[in-house]
Amino acid sequence: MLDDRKLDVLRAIVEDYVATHEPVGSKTLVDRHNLGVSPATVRNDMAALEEEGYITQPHTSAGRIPTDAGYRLFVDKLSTVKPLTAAEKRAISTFLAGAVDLDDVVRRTVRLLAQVTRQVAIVQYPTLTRSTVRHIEVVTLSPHRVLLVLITSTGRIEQRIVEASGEVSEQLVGDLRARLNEALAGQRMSEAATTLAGVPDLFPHEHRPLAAAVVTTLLETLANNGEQRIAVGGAANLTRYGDDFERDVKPVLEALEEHVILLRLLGEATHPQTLTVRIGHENPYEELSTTSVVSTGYGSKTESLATLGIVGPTHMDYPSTMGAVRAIARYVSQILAES
Amino acid sequence: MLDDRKLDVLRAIVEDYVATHEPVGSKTLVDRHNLGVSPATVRNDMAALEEEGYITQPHTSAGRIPTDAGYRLFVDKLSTVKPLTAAEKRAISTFLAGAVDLDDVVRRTVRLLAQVTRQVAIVQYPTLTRSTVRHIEVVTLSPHRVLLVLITSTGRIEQRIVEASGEVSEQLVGDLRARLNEALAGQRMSEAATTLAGVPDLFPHEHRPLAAAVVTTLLETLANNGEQRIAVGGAANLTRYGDDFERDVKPVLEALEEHVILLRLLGEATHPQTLTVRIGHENPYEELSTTSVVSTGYGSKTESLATLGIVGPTHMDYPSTMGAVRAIARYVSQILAES
DNA sequence: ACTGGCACTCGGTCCGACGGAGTGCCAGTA
DNA sequence: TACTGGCACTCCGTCGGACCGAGTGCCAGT
Repeated sequence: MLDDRKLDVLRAIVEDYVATHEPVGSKTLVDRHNLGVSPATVRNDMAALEEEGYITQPHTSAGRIPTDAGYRLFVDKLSTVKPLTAAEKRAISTFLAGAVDLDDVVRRTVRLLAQVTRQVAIVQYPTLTRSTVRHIEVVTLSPHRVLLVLITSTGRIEQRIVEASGEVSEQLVGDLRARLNEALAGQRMSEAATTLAGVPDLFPHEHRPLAAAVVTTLLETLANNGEQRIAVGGAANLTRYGDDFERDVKPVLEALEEHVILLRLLGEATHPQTLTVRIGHENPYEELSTTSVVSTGYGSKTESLATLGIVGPTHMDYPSTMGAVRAIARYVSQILAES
Repeated sequence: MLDDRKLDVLRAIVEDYVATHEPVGSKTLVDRHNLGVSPATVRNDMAALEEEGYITQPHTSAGRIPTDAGYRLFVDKLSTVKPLTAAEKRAISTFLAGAVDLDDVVRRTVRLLAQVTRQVAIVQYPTLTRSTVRHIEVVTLSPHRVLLVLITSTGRIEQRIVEASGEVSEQLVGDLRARLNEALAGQRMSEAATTLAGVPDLFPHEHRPLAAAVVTTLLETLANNGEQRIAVGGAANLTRYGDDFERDVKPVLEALEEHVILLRLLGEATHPQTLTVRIGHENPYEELSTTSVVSTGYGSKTESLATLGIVGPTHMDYPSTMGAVRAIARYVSQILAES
């Protein structure tokens, strides 16, 4: 049904439309790409492509623009991911290397992604679940208050304050610190939750209440893994959408502020090293049906820590964007592995 | 030169224009507000106000709109801050009370501010300088690596990794922890910097290098107070600007991503309990000359910890916005004082 | 000091004409 | 059979003219 030339025509249409943002007609197409046939022939091919649902006309007597299905075919079959230039790679590498801590890595990554792709960048903070407990610190704040600090293998820090019913001795705090670390250090978050249950029993009666309170808080913290954080940047790049702000841009901007939505959006693309591209209506949110999402996991080779990606108009330059997202994910993984 | 009625007219013009976003003419004005005089009289007053530079006409034979100077006069002399309703206060109070840690307080505050004012909200994280050291934790990560965690009285946590040249013993780490806390606990950030200088001398020769490295890192962290963080939210509220996204909205959106700019913008409004309003060209940044910034410090009564505020179009509802900003700053101060 | 009236300006909108880009189809050709 | 050239047709975007209405400034009158 679709011979090679028709696919060539589709590819040309996508590339032209992405470059100009204007419906592309048969003549322009023949002029710009050397297809070796006449406009009339191209028109026949276009009619076939439209029949199959890959392109459409905004109005009669206008050129064609790709449909979501057209972009999908283009991404799957007609394009190859475009690697970054050496200069870009160098810039990324040095910029990321300057980060001082985990937060800084994430902030820099967002900035970088937004800048390189010229789209809106989204980076999820490394998840707790898959990381391990590196250290638990217990600090006395006041006679009746204790601060818990949980440090993970990814360098993430969680803090919680625990109110004690009775007076808290330094010795008890030291004891708590020792036992908690003994029980948990090196464990995965998920395992840690079960191990924790038995800890209060190790303490003499009079200290059980505090131990129990501490354990409860830690469990909450671990479960509160749900509080996955996200950083967004480059919203100014939303320009390229339409000219009607209220109709075209605002819903997207609103969706971007709903981090819960973004988490679900990214959360479904967890395979590390695999690029996920969701085009237009393939997105599970109506507000984002005019956008495409390119995302990938990052982290160690075997399991990803979290996800990052970009949101842009469906008429984006997929090969370049995919290349940038993939490259940056790799660099971030590398930086994280080192620290 | 400007009698009471002229000021009434100015007030009416500002209120009307803020409500409708359309140039307001003499007839409409008389209809909507009962000024007790005829349109013709109002026209004379308007001519005088225009002469003085408080209002202007977009085109001949169009109504008048306020100039920056007009808004300034309105804010200074013609309006009173509008307090929130009881329901709003209650909502704020309960929403903020649900915060689990400092980061959460800031995130919730941004959301709240954006929602209540329907503008873009900006909240600066509490500054280090004015807070005190609560605890310093030293953790061994690997034989050659040590993690420093600095906990401040405002609940903020800073972390840094220190590379050691030689092997690090547990005893040494304990020693470091003890001495650092002894030297610094309860001190202000600014004092802490000077106190730190003498610490390495307390250690035997073989341990000096590590101690020195740790101290250096801590000093950097304290100085790195410059890395003041900021949270921004409610960008979708940028709608109300103009209809030309590229010209009207984009520069503002870009400025909002430059946290350095925002920091300077807020940084100049440090007096707690005092509202600062910067209108249009009064802002030190060309990109923000179509916007007004309403900000105030928050924190303890005598000295502020940081600043929060909103950015909106110059034609905003100043009385309500100012009321909301002031109220939220107070509630946040209260929450922070409790924890 | 205020008001009513009047001539004037000017932006926004509606309408019809027109040009251009693009299409579909068909008959012709290799 | 597969491609091409040509032709009639559609339809969007733009441009210019006419018109309406909102608003103004000014002036004479109360």
